[in-house]
Order: sequence, then C-alpha cells, then structure tokens
Amino acid sequence: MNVMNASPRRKELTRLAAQLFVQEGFDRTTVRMLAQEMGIKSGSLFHHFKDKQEILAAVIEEGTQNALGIAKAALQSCPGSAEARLHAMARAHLETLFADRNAHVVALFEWRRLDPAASAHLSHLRDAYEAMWVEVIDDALAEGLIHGDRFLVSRFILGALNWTVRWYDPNGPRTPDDLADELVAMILSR
Amino acid sequence: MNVMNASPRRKELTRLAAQLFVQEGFDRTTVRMLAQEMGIKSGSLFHHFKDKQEILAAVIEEGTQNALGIAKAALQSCPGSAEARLHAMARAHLETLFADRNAHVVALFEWRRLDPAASAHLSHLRDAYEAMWVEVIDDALAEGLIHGDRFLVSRFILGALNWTVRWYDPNGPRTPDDLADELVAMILSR
DNA sequence: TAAGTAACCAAGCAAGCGCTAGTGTAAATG
DNA sequence: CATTTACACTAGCGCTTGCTTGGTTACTTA
Repeated sequence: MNVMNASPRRKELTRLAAQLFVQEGFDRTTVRMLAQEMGIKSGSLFHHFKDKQEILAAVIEEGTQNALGIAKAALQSCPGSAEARLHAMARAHLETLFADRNAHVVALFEWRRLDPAASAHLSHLRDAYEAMWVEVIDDALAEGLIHGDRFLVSRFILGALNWTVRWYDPNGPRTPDDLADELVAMILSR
Repeated sequence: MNVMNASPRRKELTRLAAQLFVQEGFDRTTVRMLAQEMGIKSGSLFHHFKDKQEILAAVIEEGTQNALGIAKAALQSCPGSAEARLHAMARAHLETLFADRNAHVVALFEWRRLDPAASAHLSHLRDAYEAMWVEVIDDALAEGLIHGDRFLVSRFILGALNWTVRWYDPNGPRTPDDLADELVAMILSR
C-alpha cells in the first residue's frame, strides 16, 4: 500500500473522490462507487489509500493547502492599505472556493466525518488560514474601515463567503470577484 | 401505520430524531439508534413513520413551519420603519434558529437527503420564507438604508445568519439578539 | 362485554457495506 | 538475468443496514 505519498495517480484519484463526495455525500459514497469512477475494482483502491477515511482526509487536506497558498500569495502581492488587503482576502477566498469547489465543499460539510487524528492535524491548517483573516480584519477595524466586534465580524464575513457555495452559479453573469467586491462594499462604513 | 398524522407521540419522536440527526448525521443514524433513543424496538418505528425518509421530512417540515410562523409574527407586531423590520427579521431568524436548533441544522445540512417528492413539497415552504426576507430587504434598499444588489445582499445576510449554527455558543455571553443587532449594524450604510 | 385500534415486540431477510487475502503481471532495478 | 516494486485482479468474509412479517398487549368505544 502506498501510504502518504503524493503520486500523481493518487492526486487524480483524490480529485475524483472529491467529486463523488460532493455528489453523494461521504457516507453514501461506497468504495465500489469510488473504484468504478476511477476505472478500477474496489479491492485495488486500498493499494492507494489505507482506508476510506484516508481518502476523505486527502481531499480536505488538498483543498485547505490550496486555500492557504492562494491567501498568502494574495497578501504578499498586496502590501497596500487595509482596505486593499480586505478586498484581496475576500477575492482569494472565493477564488479558491470555486477553483477547488469540490474539495472545499467536502471540507465545509463533511469535516465531522474525519476521525479524531485526521481532524486534529487538519484543524491546524484551518486555524492558520483563519488567523490570516483575523489579522486583516483587525487592521480594518483599527483604521475605522469597518465597525463591530472583531470576532463577530470575521464570523459573519466567513459565513457569508462560505455560504456562496450553496447558491453561486459560475455560469451566471457574475464573477467571484464581483461577489467579493459587493460583500466588502456592503460592510464598509461610509 | 400512522401516515401523516400529527399525534403527540409522533411529534416527540420527531424531536428525538432531530437530535440524533444532528449528533450523527442522517446517514449514520440507524433506525436501531432512533428506536433505542425513543425507548422502543426498531420494528415499532415503522408504525409511526412509513420509512426513514419520512422521519427526515417530518423533522425539516417542523423546523420550517416554525420559522415561517415566527417571522410572520415578528413582522406583524412591527409595522414600523424598514430598519425596524430588518432588525425584526434578523432577530426572528436567530430566535428560531436556536429555539429549534436541531431541526434547523438538519434542514440546512441534510436537505439533500430528502427524496424528490418531499424536497419539492418543502421547497415551497422555504421559498415562502425567503420571499419575506427579500421583501424586507427591498424596502431597506429603497429607503437607502443599505446598498447593493438585492439578490446578493439577501444571500450574504442569510449566509452569515445560517453559518452562526457552526460557531455560536448559547452559553456564551452573547444573546441571539446581540448577534442580530451586530449584523444589521455591520451592513447599514452610515 | 365484545370489537376495534394504536402501540409495541421478536425474529429475521435480502442487500449492501468496508475491507482482506491471495494471486497475476508488466515495468523498473540490481 | 534475477529480483523487486507498483498496480491491478478475483473472491468473499463478517457485519450492518432498512425494512417486513406475524403476532401480542393495553386501552377505548359501542
């Protein structure tokens, strides 16, 4: 078995798994369904992953790593005002949310299916990501761009952003950047 | 079998089911777990409900009906300004969200497990509820209390509100009304 | 007191589940 | 050329699942 390596094959299988997990939900996705989608038999699946849980962890890990990378890049290429960085974070969030939509939907709605060990490991990644948000929001509060409790404001913003996966249509007239700009405009004190 | 009646027994069973569905998720909740929680054997469960699906539909229906009732009451006892009605709707939303937390969490996160027939029926209820929101938001836009696209604004607000079930601690220092007021304050143009 | 009904139980079926064991085979490696 | 490695296969075990069946009990009503 191919424990914890990052072979291209495994990466492709992870991508397919994410798609199925979104379509059917983790619990309803059987190893036989996963195998069929991957063009192999169910037994062969366990050559690439220790068990079904590990597939879930792989999906979520990939999405979260991507989110972290994109957010870091967004902030680095944008050392400007707090307002610009708020925009940048919102745009980055929606960019990764829809570029890796399947992985993020799984992360958002199937997190509880992780076993404790995987959950603990991935929680650190997620916390690192949220810390970046809180920092940017703190700066925006300090500059008086927005008002309110730092805790509540960040929860409200992330809630509004995450919920977009429930209604946003990528084939519609609006781009993710449009959404980000509208949200930031909505909360800025004018 | 006791099709579609509203016996007190069935209502109590629905409440217990909602709790288990939140704890374990719909798919992981077995009819044996449900029966044990209810103090009966698994076979007896099918005297009250046609199948497992019907239990899910009952849970979601109850939550949505309550939300509709509370929102209507909130608006009726508040014929004042658009700002007051915006406040009232936000407060009503969080009030029902945490008064019937289990039912609403199930409605929000297990909706896709409904079969098409039940989903179609319950969609009407949900649409009626969302229509009330859009109306209030339209008035607020017309009065210049908030700015932006009516569609986006309502989605963002409902997203921020619904996401509270993921982080809000009812035993913490803040009341649901506090949250509602903070959210409305955050989006009002000043 | 007889009939009807709501609520329950014991037992178990058929299907599906995650996962394992053991084997075959082609390509890479010494 | 011999050996290892990567990847796939077949077959099926042991268990759980949602749900059914056939019958019993307790209470209400005629």
